[in-house]
Amino acid sequence: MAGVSPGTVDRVIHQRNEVSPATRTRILKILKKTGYTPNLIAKSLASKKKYRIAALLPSASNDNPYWALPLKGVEKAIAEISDFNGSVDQYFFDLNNEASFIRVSDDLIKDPPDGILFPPVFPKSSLKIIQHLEAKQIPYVFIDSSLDDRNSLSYIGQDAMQSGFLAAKLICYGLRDRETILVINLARPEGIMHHLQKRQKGFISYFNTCRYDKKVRIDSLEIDLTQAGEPELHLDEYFIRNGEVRAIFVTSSKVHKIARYLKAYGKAQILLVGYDLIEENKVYLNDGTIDFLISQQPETQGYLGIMTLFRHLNRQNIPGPVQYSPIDIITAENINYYPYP
Amino acid sequence: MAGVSPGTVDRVIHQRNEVSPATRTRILKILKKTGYTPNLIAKSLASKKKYRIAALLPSASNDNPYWALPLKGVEKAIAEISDFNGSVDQYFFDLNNEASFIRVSDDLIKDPPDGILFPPVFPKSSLKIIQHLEAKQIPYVFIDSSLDDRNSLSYIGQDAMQSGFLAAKLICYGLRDRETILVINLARPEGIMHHLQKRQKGFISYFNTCRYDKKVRIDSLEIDLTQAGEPELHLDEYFIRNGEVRAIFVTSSKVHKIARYLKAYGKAQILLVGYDLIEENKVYLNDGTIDFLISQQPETQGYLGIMTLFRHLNRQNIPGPVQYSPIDIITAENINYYPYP
DNA sequence: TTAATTTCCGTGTGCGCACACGGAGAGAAA
DNA sequence: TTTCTCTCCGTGTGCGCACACGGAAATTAA
Repeated sequence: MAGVSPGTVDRVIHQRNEVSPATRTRILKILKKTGYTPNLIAKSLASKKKYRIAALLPSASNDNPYWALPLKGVEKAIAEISDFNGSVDQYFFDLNNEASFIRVSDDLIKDPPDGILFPPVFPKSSLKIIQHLEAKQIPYVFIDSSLDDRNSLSYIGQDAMQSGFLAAKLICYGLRDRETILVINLARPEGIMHHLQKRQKGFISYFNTCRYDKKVRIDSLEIDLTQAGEPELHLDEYFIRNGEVRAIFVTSSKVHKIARYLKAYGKAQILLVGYDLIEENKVYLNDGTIDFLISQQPETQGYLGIMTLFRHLNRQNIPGPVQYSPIDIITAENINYYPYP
Repeated sequence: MAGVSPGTVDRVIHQRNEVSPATRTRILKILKKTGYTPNLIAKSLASKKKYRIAALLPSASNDNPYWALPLKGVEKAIAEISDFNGSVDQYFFDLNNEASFIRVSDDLIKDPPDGILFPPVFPKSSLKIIQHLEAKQIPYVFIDSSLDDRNSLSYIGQDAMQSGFLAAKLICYGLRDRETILVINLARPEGIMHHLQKRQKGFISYFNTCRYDKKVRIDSLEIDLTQAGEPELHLDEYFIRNGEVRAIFVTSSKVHKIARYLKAYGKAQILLVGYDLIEENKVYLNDGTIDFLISQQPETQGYLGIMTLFRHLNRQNIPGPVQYSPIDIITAENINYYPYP
């Protein structure tokens, strides 16, 4: 159509600058008009480029089963890109042990991949890797939480503030006038708390908007679950000192620890809202102890993380620097239809 | 390795019986020993087998913009399978005109595709096509609604009963004692109402479960929007005759028609729950007139419908005869994160 | 003016497979 | 013996793309 050979068109497509501006624009115009899209099949057949992506994730322990979910999505992506000369190396670290993160990430840097997906749960150590990566021009994608002012290819995760905001809406919707809400932070002593703090901040901010039309009291509690006897100690003390509580908001997936307490002590009628669709929480959602779970499609996050990197390496368009996951509202009535598909 | 040409090996692999038993077994043995697996990429590049799928959908009119959403998913699937020798012919009919469905489906049968995706909104006429399809062994997938006792390859859509059940939970959760709920059915005079009836049935059934602990009154209203002056006529009459209403449940995506009325007549404080994330509804969700929308990822439905057929044609595993979509709960606080991705 | 570059472009090959065509050899029919 | 048919097999081409090579024309250097 442009009166040139396939080779020239190829040069335009791959931006190898050996084409005169005139023919280049002519070809580009035709490409646009005809809506040309490369045949990925033939592309990967002909190409001998093999892209290696690294996934650096917390291992899913009994202590924190959540991370099994993003891993599922990563594995789905692996199955999909392996036909297209793509591969994924998996690295795991201990979420309660920054040293393990450093060790594993050092390993990773020794054999640099073409791209890397990881949650910057340890900001300091993460910044160190990022320096290496940026020096070597290796693209990286954040999952779960983000680091501001960093040139990540993309961040894939939830809008933490807004999820807290939504939690407040759900609780207030079922509230009467002059009742008490308790916010519980199940913090680890060290590590990134930024994410959970954002959730709490979003929660509190709801009560400063016009959507809120009732009078409430909001208490808050910080409980370190690594201490013996927790969360019973703190909760017992709180309930003794204070009056009736109508609703509890837990800022993390460990809400099942609170649910267990409430059920054991006959306080299951208290509204309970927490995070994430892990097995422990499902049980308490189904028996009514937990009323709402906020979920964020972790499988899709893992999947999209790998796919975003792979598409970028293959010079395909990627969605943008921020890919917010949905803030799914899960109840006993719709839990059977998640995750999907 | 077997001392024969690639062509002969090819004949063995494809079981074209033009090979002597001796060399055949020799080749088979080598194939097994070396663990040969065909390169799927090269396979589909070289293959000239083209699978043609038909998508028979209601056209998205001003009257019913919902069907633009599944269409988006279909188009995404088209982009994906077009690299693998797959194509999709799109056929559209008028949701308010069974004759148009018959006309278009007759057209379709004249040039039979290798598989077909359609919503059986007109049961009688659908059965007729199905007879043709089954006679010709053409697989078909139901989307949106289903027909019982039919050998569809798969049904992709929501559990309608359960979605109504969930709507009841959401409404009751915000309800006080001794209040009134109004259920509105915006039925077309003819056509399939089965789906909407299931939603209503699920809604009602909630009040027979132990989860319901308040006393309510439930009224219901059938309004035919094709009649002049509706829904004002019926609603005016209802509100004059009856006392305070606390919540309204609309069983379809036309909930925005009710929202418009409520807002215009100063009744926006009434809890309003309806279906589907169409533009008209988004407006009223954002301004607070609608409190909850129940959504069903229609884009994903369209996408999965095509992909299910395509995978089946390519002898890949498909999920099963029923693929329930999630029952998404959408509020003003999380609407910005749907659809995803 | 001639030689040396540089710019721009056409051609050819191969990725792993599917499939058409045709040919050698063996056996059957004339 | 000659001709025909049938079995079994090799060869060639193309799918859509990436990429190397080299060549003609335009430009610069000598």
